[in-house]
Amino acid sequence: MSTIREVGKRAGVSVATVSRVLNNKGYVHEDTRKAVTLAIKELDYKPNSVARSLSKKTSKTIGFLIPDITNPFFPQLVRAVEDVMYPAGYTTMLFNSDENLLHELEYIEGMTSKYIDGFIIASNTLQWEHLKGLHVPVVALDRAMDERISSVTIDNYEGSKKAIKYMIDRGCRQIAHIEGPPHVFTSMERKRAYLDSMNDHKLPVLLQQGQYEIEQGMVSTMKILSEHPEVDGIFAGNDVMAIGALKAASKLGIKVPEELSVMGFDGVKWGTLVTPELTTMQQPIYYMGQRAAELLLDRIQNVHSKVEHHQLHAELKVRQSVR
Amino acid sequence: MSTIREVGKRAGVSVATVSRVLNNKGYVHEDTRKAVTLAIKELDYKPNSVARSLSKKTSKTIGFLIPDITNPFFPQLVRAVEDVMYPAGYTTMLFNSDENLLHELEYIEGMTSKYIDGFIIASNTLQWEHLKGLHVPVVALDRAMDERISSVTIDNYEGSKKAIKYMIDRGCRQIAHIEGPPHVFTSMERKRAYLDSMNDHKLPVLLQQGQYEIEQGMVSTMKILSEHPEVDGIFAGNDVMAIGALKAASKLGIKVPEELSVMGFDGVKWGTLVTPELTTMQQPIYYMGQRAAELLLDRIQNVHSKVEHHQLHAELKVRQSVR
DNA sequence: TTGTAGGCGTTATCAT
DNA sequence: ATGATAACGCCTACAA
Repeated sequence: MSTIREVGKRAGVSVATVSRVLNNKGYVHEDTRKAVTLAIKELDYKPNSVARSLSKKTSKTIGFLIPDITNPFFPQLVRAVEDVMYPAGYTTMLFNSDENLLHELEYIEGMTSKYIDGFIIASNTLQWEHLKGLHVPVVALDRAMDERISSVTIDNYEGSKKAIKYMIDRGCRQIAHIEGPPHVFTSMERKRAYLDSMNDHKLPVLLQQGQYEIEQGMVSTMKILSEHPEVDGIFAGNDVMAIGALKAASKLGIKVPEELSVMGFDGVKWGTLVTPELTTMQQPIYYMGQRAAELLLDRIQNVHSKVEHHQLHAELKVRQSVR
Repeated sequence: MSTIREVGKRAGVSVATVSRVLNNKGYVHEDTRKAVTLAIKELDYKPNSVARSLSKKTSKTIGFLIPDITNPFFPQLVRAVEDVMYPAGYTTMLFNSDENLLHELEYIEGMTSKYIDGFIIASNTLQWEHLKGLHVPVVALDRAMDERISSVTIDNYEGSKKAIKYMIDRGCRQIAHIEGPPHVFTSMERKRAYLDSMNDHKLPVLLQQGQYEIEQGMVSTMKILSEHPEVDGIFAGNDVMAIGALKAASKLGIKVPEELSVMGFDGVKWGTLVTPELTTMQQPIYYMGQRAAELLLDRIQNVHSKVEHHQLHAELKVRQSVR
């Protein structure tokens, strides 16, 4: 690896000049520029990012915190973020936190000492208090965090209400809800919508705790159906649990959608692979990641950019699991 | 952010001493150590990783190249790698290359200028020639690359032979194979096993090109079944395509496994969610990631560690899609 | 046991 | 238009 110094020597100029041509900054005579460019080519010189970072206090890197890449919702998000960040010259560091606050704080601290340029946070445990000390922009993804932190979310409440309304329209009268994990933003919103809907329509409430995982969807459904055979519809907290519900129904010999309707939320790809295909609320997952990345980029590059909150919408995807 | 210099001043010692206690290196009197530790606490000093990197030419970071996180095989791999790297003090940078050589080379170059400590490569385009110039260890994952590069693979050939033998044992006589992408290591091995098996058993060969994607699995299956209705078994290049095959059969009203057997390869989680559940060759996916990470760590930390090739085995998972 | 000082590779401020 | 040189924050001979 050659250094800027060697390039300078070879081109017969000082490091300052080389730096100037490297960064297109300040005046430099056309001839010298050519000489320097040539020397760079000849030596196959590549600027050292670390040295550059130390000097500029920036790393062209962003951190992306997610709960768990193994949950099928996140790969698309990750892909989207990388797809906008990389062409913009930024590399993104992924971190699976399992919603563990300590790990997240540790990670953020580590990244800070690397002069990271910003964060996208799609996990739910971090709050404004933990982040306010940071001197870099943050955008919350798939959750609202605080007025002062940019966010990209979908309207989970509205989406859930639509989903449930559809179930009711299709004749469901005993709708149970499998909740997502307790302190997760999307989970709370969806539950709230369920409760309000049941209340509005004077329908009975039947809640079952879940975990955004297939097994939980199965277990919860088993429990619901054995204890409340009258249930004719399940509004699952997300697609993964809905798929678990389908699985459970099939194991119990209960026909979906004839005897039981199942509604998911998310619109992950796998929803079309199960039988029957999952009726669900489709989120613009990739687009959410894209927007979050663009927002962050703007906050990083444009001093005047301000906090923004983007609220997107989920769309009913009628397939086969609701009668 | 305070610096080592400020800590030194506060503790009444030089930066060298602070550095010594920071790194537990060299002699330092117990009292001074205490004083320094106190100063560190008081100032809430955190070492600056970038400065450290510049000085030590190491970044405690590794790069992980995969084709596409959106393929359900990779999230588990990524998770496994991170799960061993992070506790060891290394952060991992993910890169989705879509098997694009130029992007991969560009990425590697960028990472090199960041003093990256090593790479795990799970994509198929990079070859020894591209990597031999690197001064950091590399391990190939899910593919063999070269004798000189450590690797963690499973025996795709043996596994595929097992899979096909099982299909034949179960009575299949007209087995088609949906190939994975042309230049992908796993894909070539599986195809080779298919061809050899057909030859060994004097059975007819029927190949169809595919792409490791659901849609391709569907399309290829449609094509196979319409042109060769006599086919009674499909050995798909991977699970994702096998799921596509299931989907296609269902659309065509062909019963699996009664009229058509479908065999996958990989053992991704979603194989149990489709109906019928997918019979497949289960790879120890998480373990592969783990081993690769451990191998790399060893190469990084232990000067004497040598190139190693780990060959693991896939296991037949009998479920419902083969009669 | 501790301190001084040079080096890691770039950027950026002053002079010239 | 170009060159010296001091940062950036840390590590590590080498001296003391």
